Amino acid sequence: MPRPSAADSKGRILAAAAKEFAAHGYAGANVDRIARAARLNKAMIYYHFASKAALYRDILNDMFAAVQRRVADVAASADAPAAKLRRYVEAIAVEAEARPHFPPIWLRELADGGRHIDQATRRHVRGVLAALQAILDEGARAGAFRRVNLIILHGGIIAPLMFFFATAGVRRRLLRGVPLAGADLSTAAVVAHIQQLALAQLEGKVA
Amino acid sequence: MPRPSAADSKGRILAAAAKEFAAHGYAGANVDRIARAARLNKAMIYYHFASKAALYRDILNDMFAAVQRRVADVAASADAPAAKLRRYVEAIAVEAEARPHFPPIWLRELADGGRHIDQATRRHVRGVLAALQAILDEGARAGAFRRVNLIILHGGIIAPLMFFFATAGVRRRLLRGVPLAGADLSTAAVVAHIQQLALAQLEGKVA
DNA sequence: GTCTATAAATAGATAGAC
DNA sequence: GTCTATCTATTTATAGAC
Repeated sequence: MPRPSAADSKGRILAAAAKEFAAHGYAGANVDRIARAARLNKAMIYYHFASKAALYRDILNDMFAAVQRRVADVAASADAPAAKLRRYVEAIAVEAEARPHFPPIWLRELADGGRHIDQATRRHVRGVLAALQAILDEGARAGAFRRVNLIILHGGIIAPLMFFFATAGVRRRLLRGVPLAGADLSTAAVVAHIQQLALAQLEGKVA
Repeated sequence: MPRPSAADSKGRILAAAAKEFAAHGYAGANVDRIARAARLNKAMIYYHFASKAALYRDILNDMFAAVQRRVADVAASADAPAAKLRRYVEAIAVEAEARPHFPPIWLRELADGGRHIDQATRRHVRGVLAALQAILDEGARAGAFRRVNLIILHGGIIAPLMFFFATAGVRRRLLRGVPLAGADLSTAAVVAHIQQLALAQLEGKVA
C-alpha cells in the first residue's frame, strides 16, 4: 500500500478520494471533484487507477488491511484476555480516528450489502473477526470468559463505535439545543463504555 | 401520509422508491428504475413529486414519523419504566422489520450528515429522543434508573439494531463458512440482548 | 507524469398528446 | 392520470499533445 505523501500524485488522489467517498458515497462521488481536491485533473486519476470502482476498492481494502493488522497484533500479544478485549475495541477506535473516512464509508458499504468488497478485502474482514474469536477462545479456555455469539458481541462493539464517529455531523445538525444530548461526548468515554459493556457480557455480569 | 395501496400510483412509487434508495442511496438511486419497478414511467414520478429530492424527503419523513408515533405511545403508556425501556427498543425493531428500507436508508443518511433531513423530519427525530428521555426521567424519579448520557444509551440501542437489520446482506456475503458467525441470529434474540444491555446500564449493573 | 479537449453514456426533468 | 419522446446537464472515461 503506497502510503500517501504530500508529493506524489497517487497519494494525493487516494486521500482526496477517501474524503469524497466518505462524504458522498460511491455513486455520489465525483471523479472531477476528487481530481480538483488532489490539485490534479481527471486524466491523472485514470492514469493511476483503472476506474472509479477500482479506486474505491483500493480505499476499502486499505481501510480493512489497517484494522486487521492492528487487531491481529492485539490477538497475538501476551496480554490477558480481558486486556486484549479492551485493546481490540481501542484498536478499532484508533483506526477510525486516524482515518475519518473509515466510519462513513463502512456504514455506506454495509447499506450497499458489501457490493464493492473484493476478495482481498473480504479476507481482511474475516481476519478481524478471527482475531476477536481467538481472544474469546483464549478467554474461555482460561475460564475468564463465557461463550457468547461472536456476531452479537462484535455488533455491540463495531456498531456503536462506527455510529459515534460517523454521526458527529448529524448530532451537530439535529440535536442543537437538545439538553443532555452529549455535545460533550469524548472518544475516550465512548470507548471505555463499549469496553465495559463487552466485558460485562463476557464475564457474565449481564445475560 | 397517504399510505401505499396496490392500486394508486403514488403509493406504488413510494414503495418502489424506498427500495431503490435503500439499495443504492440517494445519489445512486435511478428515477427510471423506480418508475419501472412501480410499473409506471418517469413522467408519473414528476407528476406526483416535485423532484427526486422531494420524493426522498417524503420517504425519510414517513420513516421517522412512524417511529416517533410508536415510541411516543410507549412513553405515554402506564407501564413501569423498565417495561417502557424494553418496549422502546422493541418499537424501533418492529418498525425496522416492517419497513426493510429503514435501516439502510438511515445508515446512509447518517453518513451523509443528515443532509436531506428537513424540518418536519428533524422534529420527529428529536421526538424519538424526547420519548427516551421521558422514560429515563421517569425511571430516575422513581429511583429505578440512575442518570446516564442520553446519546450513549441511545447509540447503544439504535446502532446495534440498525446494524443487525442492515447487515443481513453483508453477513451472508462475507461470512459464509465462518463458524459461530451467527447465521442463526433471530430478531428476538438480538432485541432481547439489546434490552438487557440497556437495562443493565440504567440499573447500575454495569458502569 | 501531466495536461486539454472531447467522446459516449447516463440520468434528471419537461413538453405535449391522449 | 398516464404515456412517448426529448431536452439538457452531468459525468465516466479516453485520445492525444507536451
